Amino acid sequence: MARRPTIKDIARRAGVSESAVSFALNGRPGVSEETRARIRRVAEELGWQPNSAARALSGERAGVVGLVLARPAHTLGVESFFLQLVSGVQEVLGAARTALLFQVVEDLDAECALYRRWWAERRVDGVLVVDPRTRDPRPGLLAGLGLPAVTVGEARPAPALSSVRADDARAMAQILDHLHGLGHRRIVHVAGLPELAHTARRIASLRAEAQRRGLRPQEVRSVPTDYSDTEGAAATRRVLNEPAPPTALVYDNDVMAVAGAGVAAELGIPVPGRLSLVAWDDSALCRVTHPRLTALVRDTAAFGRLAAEELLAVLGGGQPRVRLAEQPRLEPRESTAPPPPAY
Amino acid sequence: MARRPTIKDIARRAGVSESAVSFALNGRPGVSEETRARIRRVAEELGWQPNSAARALSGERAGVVGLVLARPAHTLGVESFFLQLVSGVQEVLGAARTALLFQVVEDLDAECALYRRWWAERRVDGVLVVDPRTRDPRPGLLAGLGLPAVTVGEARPAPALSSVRADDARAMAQILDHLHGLGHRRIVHVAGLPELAHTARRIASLRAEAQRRGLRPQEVRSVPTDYSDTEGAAATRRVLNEPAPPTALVYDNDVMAVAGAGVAAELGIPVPGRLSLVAWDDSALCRVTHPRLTALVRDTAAFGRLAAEELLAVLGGGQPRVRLAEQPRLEPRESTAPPPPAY
DNA sequence: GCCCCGAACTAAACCGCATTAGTTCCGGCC
DNA sequence: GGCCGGAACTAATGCGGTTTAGTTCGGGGC
Repeated sequence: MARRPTIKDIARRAGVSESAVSFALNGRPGVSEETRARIRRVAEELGWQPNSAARALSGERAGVVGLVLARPAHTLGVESFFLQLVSGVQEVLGAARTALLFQVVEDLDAECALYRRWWAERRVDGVLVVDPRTRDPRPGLLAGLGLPAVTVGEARPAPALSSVRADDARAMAQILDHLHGLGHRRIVHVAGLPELAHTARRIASLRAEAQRRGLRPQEVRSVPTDYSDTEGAAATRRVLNEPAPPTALVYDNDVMAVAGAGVAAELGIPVPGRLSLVAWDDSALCRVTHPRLTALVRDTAAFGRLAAEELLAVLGGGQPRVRLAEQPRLEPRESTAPPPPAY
Repeated sequence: MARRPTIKDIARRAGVSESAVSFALNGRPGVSEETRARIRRVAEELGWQPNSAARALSGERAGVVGLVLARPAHTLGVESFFLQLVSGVQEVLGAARTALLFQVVEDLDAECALYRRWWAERRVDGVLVVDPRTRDPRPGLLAGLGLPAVTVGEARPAPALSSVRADDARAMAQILDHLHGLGHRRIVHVAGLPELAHTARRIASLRAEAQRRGLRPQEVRSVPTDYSDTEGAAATRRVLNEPAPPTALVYDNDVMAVAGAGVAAELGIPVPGRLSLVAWDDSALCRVTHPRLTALVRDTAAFGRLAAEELLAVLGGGQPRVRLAEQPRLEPRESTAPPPPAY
């Protein structure tokens, strides 16, 4: 096991003091250019990297940001959203030599406890808060602790926090444009968890858009689920068995959309002949069903990059602000068509 | 922003020296039981948590382990395997107050570079190595650095490393038992990346099992893919268009299996009437298709727990060893049936 | 020729904890 | 009564950096 070189090794080898090494490698004044170059060369030779603990201890940043995912274990994994987001986050963090502490916990209480612990342990410089809720204890907690944070998907964060989010209202309007334009008048939105802020925004937007078009609440409405394939399928079955079933369904994620397509197949309802389907979020799933699903395509990795950039900006002392993600695009595929004339 | 309490604060408040506090809170001798209790109480009141950087700096563990996922960004996310694994890993790590540094990188070179950096920065105490390959530079590198590691999915790791893995050979035998028992004689295994060690094991096992049953290589064989829905679909289309197409297909992951089911539907080939499908790894996906897919069910979270336990054991000074995951179970659903009599 | 100043560098303190080397005090023993 | 030993505690050191407070030295100004 090789020994890790320290600045002491560099200092000895370059014939200078340890402080000179520190100055040289951090680009501060106090050493001549020749010395700086020499020290740099030696550090390079030795393959030196600053000990992250020592750095963190002497007041610098820890070089770590945290991301907690509070979800029951069994709902994990099928959705493409998270790994995409995380991969975008890391593109930006990696370039800034910042690591990502990632943790999956069972619920919101555990998440809050974890923030407290991370703060007390000085383990992270800041956190990305995902799945913001309508009444969310986290922004207040983080603001109180003074732990820098960026909420991902929140419209009105606590004043002290930055936020990045998508324009869900406009996206929903886009979907309604598409379906209404095709002639659909009875539309059900199979929504995700209603406590989540973005779900609430989508539901509100659906209602507003419907009203704007003179459609009544019994014709166009949202039904809540927990995002799982099971509840997505159950909700689909329920609304399709109503006396005047919808002619179009909008799903809040790809997994439920695929599950819904399965239910339609099982009930013998042709898609898009008698039923149109739209998925919010695209992924391989939407392209492997038959017919392929019309989907709202978002660049989730770009969203992650935006979030990471914003967090780094906050860590660098920037002012908190709200940034909007690039507008998603509706990709029409074979699962949407005009409703049957009979209706 | 509240100030984080340190042992100095505790010492002052409890009227003892800092060392007494350290002794008391770490359960070592040198303080009386009353004093220990008092110090514990004060620490509790103040909400003290050890500063992770200071701990790491004074020779203790950093309390962090790393996990690097080397995959091009676009192949991320649809598979359920990883988040499940990670959630299992964290159940165990969380209990041991150990954090997980998680990073997504583009390729193996970047992964190796990251291990070097983490090692030099003393950022992690150990790492979990996933996606082991047939000729893998990582175990050698890690052994050379002296960075404790557990490979997840490797049969014969470098002698210095621990490993947890599944018994792919027996699982494959199980699948062949099922299909052969139903009467299938022409079977294609749509495999994942051939460089991955577990893919190689599955391919070898398929060949061995076929031979044992007197089936020829042109009847029972593996075709490689990159795990994506695209290649899974392409491979399916290719083999189904052959003069003597297989009557059963075994897919190395759930995403490809669902994509394959889509291709069969598109080609008008009834499942399971003329074609049986098996997915390696179960997930919501396998239950939303029609028919639902027969799948090899593994407890991936348990696999993650096993890996984390083993890594903690290694960090605690345990001997390197190889541990087998619980045997997976084949869950027959509607996608497998006897082949058509004509064949 | 002396003084002052800034550039270039070194010494030392500090971050928060673990740990080793003392120190104090008390009781038991001869 | 003096000595020894152990329990209970304190002081001091180190981990590997950053940073502040010196120190040295050479050159320019008067």
